[in-house]
Amino acid sequence: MTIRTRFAPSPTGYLHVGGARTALFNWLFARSQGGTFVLRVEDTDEARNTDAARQAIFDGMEWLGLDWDEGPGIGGAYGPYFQSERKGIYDAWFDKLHAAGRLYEDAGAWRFRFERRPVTMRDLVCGEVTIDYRDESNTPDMVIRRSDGSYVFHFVNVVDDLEMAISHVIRGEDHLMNTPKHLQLIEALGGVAPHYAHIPLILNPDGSKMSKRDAGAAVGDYPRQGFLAAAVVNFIALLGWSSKTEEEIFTLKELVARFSLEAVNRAPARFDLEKCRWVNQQHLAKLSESAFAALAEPFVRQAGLPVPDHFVAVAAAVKDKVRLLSEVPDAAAFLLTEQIPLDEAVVAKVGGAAAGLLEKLAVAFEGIGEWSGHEAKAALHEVAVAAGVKPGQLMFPLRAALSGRAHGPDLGAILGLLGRARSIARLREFARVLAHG
RNA sequence: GACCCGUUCGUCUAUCGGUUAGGACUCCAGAUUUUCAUUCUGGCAAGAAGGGUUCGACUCCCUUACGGGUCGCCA
Repeated sequence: MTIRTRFAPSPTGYLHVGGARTALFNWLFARSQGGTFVLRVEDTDEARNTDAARQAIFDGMEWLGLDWDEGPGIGGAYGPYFQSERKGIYDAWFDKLHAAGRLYEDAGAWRFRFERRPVTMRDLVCGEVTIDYRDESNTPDMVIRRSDGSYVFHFVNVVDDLEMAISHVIRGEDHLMNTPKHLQLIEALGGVAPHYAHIPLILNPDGSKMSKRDAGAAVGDYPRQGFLAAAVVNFIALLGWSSKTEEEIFTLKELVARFSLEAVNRAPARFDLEKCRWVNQQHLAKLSESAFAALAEPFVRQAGLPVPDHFVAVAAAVKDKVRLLSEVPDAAAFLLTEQIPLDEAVVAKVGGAAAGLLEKLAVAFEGIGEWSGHEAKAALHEVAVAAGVKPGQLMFPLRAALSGRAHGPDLGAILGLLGRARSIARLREFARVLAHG
């Protein structure tokens, strides 16, 4: 059997995480089964479609790394892949239904007459589900063609899945109740129904339905917030699916190797941005220093900071301190600019008594033969011993003097990157600030 | 309201009748002869409730509660 899945978004808004995960699961299933992944744009609602939304979908898919084998920009044997260009196909199928006597006109629109009997579907995730179509009040005959002549979702969706030989429809659980309708339509059309898998919805942290405006909802926001595509893909895969092992950090390739519909959950999952950040950090950690630097550079530039020749070393120093790429500018600013803001709380914590020690340290730094972070730390050690204090007592003031803050990279790395002249200058400036209050 | 799906630590989850119910995020406490958002160790924390079935139930069945979904000339 040839596996063919599809992602069929409508271009009426940005790509949101729910849609992205639906796309991901379809993509993963196709890739893991050696099948074909189709992208089809369901743009039948002219009033709500926008070019920007269509582009956002393409951009989002591309960013996530979900490439399609057939669809816009690629083509394929089952096109066109925009529903707005398939009217002739729909007309033909409509005529067939009409000839079969399954349609009737209602106020200018055309309705499909359901067979009034129980309809059972076998869902790959939800199992067997039966809806009783004898209850007409709950299942009114549906409009498939509007009075303006355009076709509605149920009809075009079903026709296209048939026309495009889709074997597996993986979609959100909000479509579960639509499936019996589609099954009836397919039967009337004389087609063979695809397999269905309805995946649970993604909810907000408070359990409400996730929708636009909710934090984390728009895929397009992730890149500029400093997330890696690999991390976002990894995280949303974990919403409603698990590897059944204790591992949870996966690349797209690893997900393909492990994915199965059987392992998809039935209960909706809540979106936890905190864990998404952690997943991002895990993926950041796996990056090489140069790759990390290349990804961080745009953020640094956007923050108005200079990018020196030794930027890779600067980025490397803060690499394991950040969860998001967008945190790099703040974390590395003191290594990139001459003017460093002093955190008043840190100044207060260091206290004026340290000023003398810092001056001694500055003198010791001047006496170092060949400057290096290692040598500078050794000098610090000597100054501390000579003064009768523990090295640790001197390290915090030094860190404060060099970076203006309490937290940051290893002191040796900072000293090496800053160089002798700047290190000494900051030491003396900080000592002056301490002395004057 | 009717119909459908669901319910394990606060969150994401493992468990497919017999486990001290495991892991991860968050949080807390230690450790890494400075710090740390890194790393390591440890800790807090769960089977919605009530009935069955069974020698035995988180696991199977029923009821209730709660959550979500659907009932459009939106998709």
